[in-house]
Amino acid sequence: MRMPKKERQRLLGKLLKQNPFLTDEELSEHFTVSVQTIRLDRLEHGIPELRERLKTVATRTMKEEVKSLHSDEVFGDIIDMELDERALSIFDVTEDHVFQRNGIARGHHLFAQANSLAVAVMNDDLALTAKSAIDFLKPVKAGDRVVARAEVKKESLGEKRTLVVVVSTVNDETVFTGEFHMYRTTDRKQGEMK
Amino acid sequence: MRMPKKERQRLLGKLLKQNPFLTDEELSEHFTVSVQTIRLDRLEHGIPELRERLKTVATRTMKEEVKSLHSDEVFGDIIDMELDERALSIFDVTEDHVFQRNGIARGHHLFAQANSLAVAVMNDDLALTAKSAIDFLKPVKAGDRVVARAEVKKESLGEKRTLVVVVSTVNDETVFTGEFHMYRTTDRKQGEMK
DNA sequence: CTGTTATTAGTACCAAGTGCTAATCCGGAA
DNA sequence: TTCCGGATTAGCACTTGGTACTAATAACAG
Repeated sequence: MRMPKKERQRLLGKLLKQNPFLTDEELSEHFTVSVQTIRLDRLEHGIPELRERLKTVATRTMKEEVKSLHSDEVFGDIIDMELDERALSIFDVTEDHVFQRNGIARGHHLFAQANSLAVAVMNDDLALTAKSAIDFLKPVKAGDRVVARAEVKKESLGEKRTLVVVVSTVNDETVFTGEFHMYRTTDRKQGEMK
Repeated sequence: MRMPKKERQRLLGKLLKQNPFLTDEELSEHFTVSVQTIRLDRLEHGIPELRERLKTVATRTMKEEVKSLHSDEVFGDIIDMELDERALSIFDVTEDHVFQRNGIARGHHLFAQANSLAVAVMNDDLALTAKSAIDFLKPVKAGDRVVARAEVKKESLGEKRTLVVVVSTVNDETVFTGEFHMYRTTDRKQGEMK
């Protein structure tokens, strides 16, 4: 016996997790056992066949593609918005957004939500963030629903600058605040928005 | 004839791009033609069979998964690091990171790179960002390589606070600066890191 | 030496195809 | 009308990567 059965099956599972593209035949060569043995191993461990494995991997892709398109363009879902006045978005924190070690959301996700909202609330096709000061007041955990409220301040900061203040809360507790100095470009001369 | 050949083939391509999981048989029902006709259509347009389509989609996933694991845990690749002293990371800006309308990188990506680096450079398992002030000095475009340099400042901000200053450049021009007030948790009493 | 477990072999069958040949259908030109 | 050609359909053999099942053999433990 080239290797104890248990060991082989453990490695088999690990191998297929890394690389789901291997056929039973390739696996049988890798472990120098017969194809039938591999089949029995898969059977015992409920590991599906190649084609099923590919199907689930491919499905995952298709889903994430849709998700990432949305969550990239505006990070967090905008619920309500009055241009140049105020806006509100929610962002559900999942396992993907937190540090594995302590389950606390990475700061840049909260920033991304607030920043996206600040960009969106500006009544300007090409608003950019110029400067920002932010505070992380309380740690946010997976499962939390973060509500961000952006308010456009009217006091002037100069010709093309606008101040947007964002306050993010979880269950009415403030977890994050940010001031965003937005730069309006408004050069609509060179073409309407697309 | 239920539909001109050309039209059907155009739709076929479009359909399969959206949903690569359809078999020839399902397609033949959808267009109310025979399976053979679908096969001929695929042949003429060089559209591979179901199993090949899934394989390529799945491949794409696996690649991106590797990428996103890295780029999420630490946004940008860390090139050099001296714990508690300084660190350096690079981040290549792609089409995915910019506003479609003007090709300028969204602020939160630059923030994410700097923030991740600030977290990483702290010699602490559980460092968190408490507060930050940042400046976006010059727009960053797709194709730019952003180099972020983080430096841990030694002056005390209080018991558990540390200041990290990050400067990001593109071709030696500063595009972003940020001050990060990091919170050290260091409660290693409750167990070693995993 | 015998029983049990592990492994291998072999067969029939399936899904979703490819590749090829042959038969039909259908519309327009001679 | 009749004939031609492209489009469509049918049919068959073969391929991959399996499942499901049975049977034989090997390996080892008591």
